[in-house]
Amino acid sequence: MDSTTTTQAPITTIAEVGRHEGETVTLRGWLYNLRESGKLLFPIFRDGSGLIQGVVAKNAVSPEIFDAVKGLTQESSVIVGGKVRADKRAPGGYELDVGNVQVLQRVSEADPYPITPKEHGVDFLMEHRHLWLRSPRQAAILRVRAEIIKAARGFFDERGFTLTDPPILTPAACEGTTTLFPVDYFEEQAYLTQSGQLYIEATAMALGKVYSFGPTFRAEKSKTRRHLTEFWMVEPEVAYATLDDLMDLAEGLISFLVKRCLERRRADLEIIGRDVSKLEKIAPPFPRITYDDAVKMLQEGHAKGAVENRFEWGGDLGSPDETYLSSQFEKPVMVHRYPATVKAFYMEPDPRRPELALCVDVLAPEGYGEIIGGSQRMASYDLLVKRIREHNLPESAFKWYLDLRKYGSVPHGGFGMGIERAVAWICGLEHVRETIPFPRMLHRLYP
RNA sequence: UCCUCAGUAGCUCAAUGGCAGAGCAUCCGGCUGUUAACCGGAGGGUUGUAGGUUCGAGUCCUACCUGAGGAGCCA
Repeated sequence: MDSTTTTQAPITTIAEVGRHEGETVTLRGWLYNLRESGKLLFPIFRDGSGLIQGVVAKNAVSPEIFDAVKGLTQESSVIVGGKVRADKRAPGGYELDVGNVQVLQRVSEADPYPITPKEHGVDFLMEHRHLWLRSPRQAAILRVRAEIIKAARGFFDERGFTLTDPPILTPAACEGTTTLFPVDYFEEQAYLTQSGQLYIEATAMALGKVYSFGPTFRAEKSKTRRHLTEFWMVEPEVAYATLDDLMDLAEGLISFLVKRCLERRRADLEIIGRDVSKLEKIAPPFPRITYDDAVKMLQEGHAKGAVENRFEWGGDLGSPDETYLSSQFEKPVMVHRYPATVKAFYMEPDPRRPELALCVDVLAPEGYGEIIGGSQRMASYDLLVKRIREHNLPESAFKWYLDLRKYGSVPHGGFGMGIERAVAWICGLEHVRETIPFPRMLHRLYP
């Protein structure tokens, strides 16, 4: 017998235990909790796929087995053999009549597992993030995150997009240096990327339809439930795309992600406590409003007392403004054509009203705010040079970027979707810190 | 960077300026269907740090440290 089995019984997982009703199986995992009632023990096991309660009756097992379970400590690693039995009292529908237990490593009671099945504060949990991940809710969130990432990649792969990875180390600031993490690159100043967009504009000119999926770094001292200093973005970029094409693409992507999660991760959404009826409404078409419309809505909201400050045309939408706008719809709302002055230098002006940029922000419902930001990119060489100078950006660093407008420039555009914000919305979480295994935030670099 | 709030047992929290406590966790004992099990008992404290006011400070004052929520900025 090797070290990973204790019986001849087939190894299975808690998630698949239903296929083995009435059979004896082997489960490999950890002790989640233990309840005792004299000569009856109720150990709850977890194995990463779910939870199952075991039953150990003193008169049904050897004294060695009974005593091994009786004193067992939380999160001790165990290999358990037992018979699967359907039971209406069990939350998962099945229980395990334990016949055999092998303890791989017993957690010392002198230094017990710190996270008990009781309440804990955020700071304590974040300090123990490496262990917090073992709790059923956190594991469920990570499974939803993985599903969203898989679905996003599948969405683009099946539509003829090519994955092109932009660099993470970049030579110069794209949009100003204040938000970048500096890195020493062989005694030269480099920065961690804050967006792969400029680079995938180049790959889009080579391959037509491309996307990137990777980490992004922002050194902003933001301290809110929507911000991480290190987060993941999926960014499509499409040659010959117009703003309307981009809105169609964003709408299709978001709808697909939600549908996939409802199809494949419904049980996890229920563990998390998500009201899935709100997600079931997410399907095209999404409402599309102009920035002008948004300003009107915000001013009406202010008149009704629902928005604190009166919003004036020309400013960027603040977080409370986005929350109000998104709360007016049951689906994500796409706000397009902002004033060019509040947006990035590379956005294409609206030919009918050059003071506007051909851009779109997608605001998730239920107050989640912006999850996508995108635009049609500036195609004219001369105008782009003018904008770079107006923004006091180092022209030499953008020489390669300007080349894209010199050699066969075409209308094109793309957008970026923040994975963590999308996960937070789909899971209905209070804070993005739970959407990534090890969040990096202003005051959090450990563990 | 600014605004607000909070730091008391391993954890979650009480304590009118007057003896520093409870639940959970840990240890000991009890219980054959428990569901954050329950019942009885035990151990566990430099009240974030440094000053100050006071007969007396966990409590009031000042500074600092740490964290949380929000603003700005963004995805």
